[in-house]
Amino acid sequence: ELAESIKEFGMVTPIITRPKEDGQGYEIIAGQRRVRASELAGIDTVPAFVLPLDRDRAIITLVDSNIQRENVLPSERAFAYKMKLEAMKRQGFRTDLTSAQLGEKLTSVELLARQSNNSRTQIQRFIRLTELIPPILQMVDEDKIALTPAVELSFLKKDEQNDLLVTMESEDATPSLSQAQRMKRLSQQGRLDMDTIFEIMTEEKANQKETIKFSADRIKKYFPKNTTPKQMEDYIIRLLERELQRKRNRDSR
DNA sequence: GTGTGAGTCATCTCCTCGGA
DNA sequence: TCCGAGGAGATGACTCACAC
Repeated sequence: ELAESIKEFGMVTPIITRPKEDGQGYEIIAGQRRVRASELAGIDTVPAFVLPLDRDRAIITLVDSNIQRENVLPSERAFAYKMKLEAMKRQGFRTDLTSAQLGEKLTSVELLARQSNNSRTQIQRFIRLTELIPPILQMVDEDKIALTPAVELSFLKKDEQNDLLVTMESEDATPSLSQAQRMKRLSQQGRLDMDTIFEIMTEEKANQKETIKFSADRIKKYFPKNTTPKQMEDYIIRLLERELQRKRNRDSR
């Protein structure tokens, strides 16, 4: 599609390059897909800006270019934010100058947040994803695990994540936020092992618990007026326990 | 003491399910 | 079909620890 569009209208936005460090040709910083599409369209020259960017500036430009795409996977976003933040820190980014018009001083994360239309916290959450082992990160990309539980899982040690992966595969289940939070706490206390993971992952989730309901009309004749549903439930349980005890006594004779 | 990054917690929103 | 309840997940504010 891109190739067809370039064939018809030409390259609208110039690509961005920088001279290679060995002096042999140019390195594309932004526009790899457009260059590839031009090749497919049979175009052998494309408009380009050649900018004297150092390595960190090149990383920042590259990330900015990639993150503009639609449908960026969470893992791509995570590593992009991480790379860009590290490059900004290495550069000693002049946040005071960049934000001068706003009359405030921003940290690198805050500046990155402004530039990416995400909050500082969101940026940090995405970066946490880079601590996940690849198969679990892939599950985040595939929407099998939501971002928030995934962030909690990123605090597990690598071997704990591997144990969790085995359990997820064998039980065909993924952790909910509360399960992920519990595993994180246990991990921090050094109490998370394969058995605990299995126990947590195989427990019934609150919305999966079976409940028994019947109409109050059906049983209210057995109770005094003004008895609340809770009192009815408690009374029924007491009766059942008493009956069970009687049965045990009979059986033991 | 200050700046920065990381983690925690409370609140809000969205979604699903069951009942009317 | 609508509405309310409950749960899961997302989000922002706040707090704390650490480096300088």
